[in-house]
Amino acid sequence: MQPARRLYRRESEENRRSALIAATQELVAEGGPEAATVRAIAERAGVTPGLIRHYFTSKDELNRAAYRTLMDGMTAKGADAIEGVGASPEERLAAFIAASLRPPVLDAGAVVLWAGYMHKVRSDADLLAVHEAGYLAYRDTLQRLIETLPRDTSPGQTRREAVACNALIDGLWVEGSLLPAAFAPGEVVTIGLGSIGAILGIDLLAQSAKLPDFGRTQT
Amino acid sequence: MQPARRLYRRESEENRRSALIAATQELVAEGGPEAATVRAIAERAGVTPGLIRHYFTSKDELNRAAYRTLMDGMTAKGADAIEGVGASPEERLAAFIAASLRPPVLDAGAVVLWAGYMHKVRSDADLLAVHEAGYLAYRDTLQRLIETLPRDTSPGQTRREAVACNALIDGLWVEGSLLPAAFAPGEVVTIGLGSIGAILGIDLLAQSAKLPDFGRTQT
DNA sequence: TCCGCCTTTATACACATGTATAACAGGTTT
DNA sequence: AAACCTGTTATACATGTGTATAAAGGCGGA
Repeated sequence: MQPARRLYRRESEENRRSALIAATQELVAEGGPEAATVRAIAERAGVTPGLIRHYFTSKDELNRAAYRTLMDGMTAKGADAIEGVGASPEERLAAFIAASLRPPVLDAGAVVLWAGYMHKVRSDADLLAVHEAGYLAYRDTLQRLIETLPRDTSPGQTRREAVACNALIDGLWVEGSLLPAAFAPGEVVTIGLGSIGAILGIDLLAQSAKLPDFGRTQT
Repeated sequence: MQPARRLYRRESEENRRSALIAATQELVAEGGPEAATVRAIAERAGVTPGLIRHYFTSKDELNRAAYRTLMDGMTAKGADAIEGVGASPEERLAAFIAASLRPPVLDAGAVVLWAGYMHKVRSDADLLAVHEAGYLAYRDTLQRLIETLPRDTSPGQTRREAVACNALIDGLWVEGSLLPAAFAPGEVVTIGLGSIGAILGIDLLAQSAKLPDFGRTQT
């Protein structure tokens, strides 16, 4: 008697694509790009390897989709955080920054996933475009928040400030995620708000005290 | 007639190890970790694949050595930059920062190399230790430079400032390397000095004008 | 109820990868 | 000059990889 052929259910194209993308992201986050083999992805997604090439013309295309999904999700989570917060520009900016420096955005898996794809940016022009679009989207959101602050600014100032703040958040995000033991709980958020406030010449730490969930992960 | 056995010269252990490490770094920088196969590394280093396992017990160990060499080199280049600079603490700090945000440190290959290894940090405890040591070494150098500034500081202040400045430099280093076209020549250095000066409450841009080679890559 | 489409599985293939082991030869010692 | 050590090459092997192609079965329409 032969081993029975595997039973299956037909799923919508969207379900299958997102399941494959999620499986890819999980595997890259856990073990790096080398762990995300066609067979491992298929197993994680509960399908057989062949199906991947039914929905994606190649494994590279699946990787691009996974990276794009990651980048979009990061800025979306930050944008979500300013919803429902008081109308004060300072408060909204503080909420945006804090959200980027706290779980689930501050997460070792996310950093590793991001880093895992970064090297492909050089060899894959499409992926570079994805990266650039994601980076600029995040920075633009930041710059728009900065422009709403009640300050006098010189030409090009907010652009430079947005670049600096973005870089600061990125750096804190990486090290805070990778070396959580090197920081006290909530310290990454405090440092981020304090130093960005210094760059912009406002007191963000005072503003953040008003945020509803700010005390959650604090010491 | 058989193809003749390949001629070779015996080399010192140090030469061979460093050649293999350099070849590994180059390949990872060019095509990511997946491009750094045993055979490719050997070819680049001008030896045959078997020799790798004569000097390194496994390919993973070679990768660890390559990552350690990278991290050490980065802080060393920054430290070199403050040699021979005027004794003013502000000048020395500005020189250190500028060196980290200019080639050869600001380099897409270096970022990709760094990112390529970062994902291994989660699965390889030894590599995590290498990462942490490298990160703290750089940050400590920064903190020591900050402490020499003539200011009144509160307890823990310089630590938080060092974390923030380190993160800012990291973030600028990544984006400046990966998207050089998104910035004007020298803009990354200017933004770095300006915003770090704001964090520390000093004017680093004025100081940097005194640096001998500052105008080199400026607009 | 039965037919047919198309999602999904199964199998095969060519090639790359890391590792192990044995044979060879450069260079030093005697 | 001859013996020896060991750095170095060469070969083999088991396994894993992405991809191609054919077969099968779920599920909707007639």
